Amino acid sequence: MSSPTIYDVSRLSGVSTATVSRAFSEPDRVREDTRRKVYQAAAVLNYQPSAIARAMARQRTDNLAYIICKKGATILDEFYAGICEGVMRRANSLEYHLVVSTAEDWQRTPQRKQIDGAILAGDAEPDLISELQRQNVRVVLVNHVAPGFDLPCVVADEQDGVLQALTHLVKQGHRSIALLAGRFSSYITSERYNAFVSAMKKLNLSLKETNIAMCDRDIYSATRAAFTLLDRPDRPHAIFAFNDTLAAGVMKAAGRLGLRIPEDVAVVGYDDSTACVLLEPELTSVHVDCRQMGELCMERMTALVEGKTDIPRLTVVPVSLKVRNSS
Amino acid sequence: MSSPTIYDVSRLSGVSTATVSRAFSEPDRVREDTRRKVYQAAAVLNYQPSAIARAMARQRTDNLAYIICKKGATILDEFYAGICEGVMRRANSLEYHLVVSTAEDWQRTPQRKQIDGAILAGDAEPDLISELQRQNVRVVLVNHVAPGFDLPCVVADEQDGVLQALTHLVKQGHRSIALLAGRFSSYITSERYNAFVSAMKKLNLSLKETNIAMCDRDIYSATRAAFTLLDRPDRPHAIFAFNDTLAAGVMKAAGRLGLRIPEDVAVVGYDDSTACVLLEPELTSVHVDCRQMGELCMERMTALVEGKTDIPRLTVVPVSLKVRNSS
DNA sequence: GTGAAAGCGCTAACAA
DNA sequence: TTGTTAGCGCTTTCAC
Repeated sequence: MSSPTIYDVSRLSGVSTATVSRAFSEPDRVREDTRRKVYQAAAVLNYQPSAIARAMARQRTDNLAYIICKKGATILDEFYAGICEGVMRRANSLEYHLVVSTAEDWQRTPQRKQIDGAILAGDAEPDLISELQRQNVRVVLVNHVAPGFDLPCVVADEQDGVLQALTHLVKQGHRSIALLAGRFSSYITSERYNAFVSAMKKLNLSLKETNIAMCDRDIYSATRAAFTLLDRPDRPHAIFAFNDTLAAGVMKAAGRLGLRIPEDVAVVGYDDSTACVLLEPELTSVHVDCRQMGELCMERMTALVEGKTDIPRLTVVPVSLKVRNSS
Repeated sequence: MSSPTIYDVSRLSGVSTATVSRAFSEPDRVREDTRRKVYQAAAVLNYQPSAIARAMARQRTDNLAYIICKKGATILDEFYAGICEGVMRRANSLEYHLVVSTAEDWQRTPQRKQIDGAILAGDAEPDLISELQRQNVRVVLVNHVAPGFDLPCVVADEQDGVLQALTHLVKQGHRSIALLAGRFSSYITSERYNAFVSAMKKLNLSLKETNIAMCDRDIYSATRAAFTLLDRPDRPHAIFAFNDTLAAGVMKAAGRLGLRIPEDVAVVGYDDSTACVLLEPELTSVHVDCRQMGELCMERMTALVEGKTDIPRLTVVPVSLKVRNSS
């Protein structure tokens, strides 16, 4: 009841196993009629080459891993799922299989994995990276950069995203702009925060201490924080939130204070998640093409696998502001 | 520059390859001190067993696939991502690797895949199923049942979910309840629709033709459809939507018509997605524990792999209504 | 263009 | 408890 092998096909078609092998992996190297004989025999036997045996012989698995390096809550949140989708589509069209895992789970098993490369999403720990490198696995980082490692990294243009958001708010006549920052991965948090500070400077806006609030990543925490931002006479005219969930929290707080959006306070979010258009008013947000980020990861990965040497170390994906009714 | 093999460890530690193999896969079967010798040699050489060679010898890959059978738009939407997460966590803790793919991509490559089993999420086509079965791959279905196949299926209790939603609305005093149905997978669409009809009957509510609306899965289509439901003198007092996105559409339509929620019209959604608490008012929704569904899939899968025979054919996961401010 | 044969790195009888 | 050895199913030189 086990599957037919290359030997069965070889026997039935009357050619050697080498030829059968070639017929499947390098069709051009066998004569037309021989190839047909082989395919026919294969069809009769319902033969399909075994990927494991192939991997064994070629010392190459055609498997890649997408490892989510992110603690807490939902593993596959919308953003990482988007990147994953980009990676997966591109990987599949290049005949790779994609193994998905979390950093924790990945490190629990010491066994050498059947993969040629790994794409690490988020806060990749140095240990994981060097471990993978020791195993000869190519590594690409996304939404993170690892100082001290010479690896291809794919990130979104945080600087420009924040700048676009603030520029837009200024154009709408706002000068008193507040920040609602959340605790995300270290890279994103610091990157986005710095981007905010420098964008404010660039736009000649003064940044009041009281116009900066911190919160956790859930909406309740965001609502509370936004409340303290908005419940005062000198409240800001606009709030830039670190992501859309936090922005929704701002909208809630505003609603409870009887403030209209965008008339009394404008709100801008980040990520352009699916929630943006569900909210009322619909949320202005910085759109990040996470699918493209995933695809670019695969571009870098294939370059690595093919042994190319002039691979960009840092790839910055452009972002764009999606203006809606909240600003 | 290639990795050390079991032979290297065998030589350095002075024991046979068989013992090295045992030391790693059945530690109990080698004497304490022998084992230590082996581990030490392995550490020196930085040896890790090759998963491919192992798979080759054992005729078993320890890889499973999660295949998303769903056309269009986002592949990894929140619901399927949730199931995926459950599957992944459980799979990883059982030392399996999880390959994620879509049905289309999967079928594009004829090569026999390196997997022991596949979990098909959504509308699995009969072709795919029989193809996998021919390859000796165990199959489990989730959020779908395939008539004509004798396979373990894991689904949510659609009947009860809808019944709970309607019972709740009736308790709130509503008797004129409308349905906003979307076009989802064939299984979900028909299941949820039938559940609605039978729940209405059970609750002795009359189902007016004009109180049923159909729409696509995007919010704009939902808003339009909800508008026709609500923009008439005999408008329903409550609307049950097929999922949360559609429910958000209802909320938008109500807002434009100046109707208050829940005073003028109550709204209930389905899935209890993250959007529910972002909306204002927060959305009452039927909570489906998709992570648990994923974990149950893995339960069935391991039973299959272990050759158990008394595996439940259908597993129905209980659901619960999360009551919030929209009803 | 095709074939013979030596691996690829591990596991699992079977023997000791 | 440990060792010997024959595979697992394919690829890939190297001949012809």
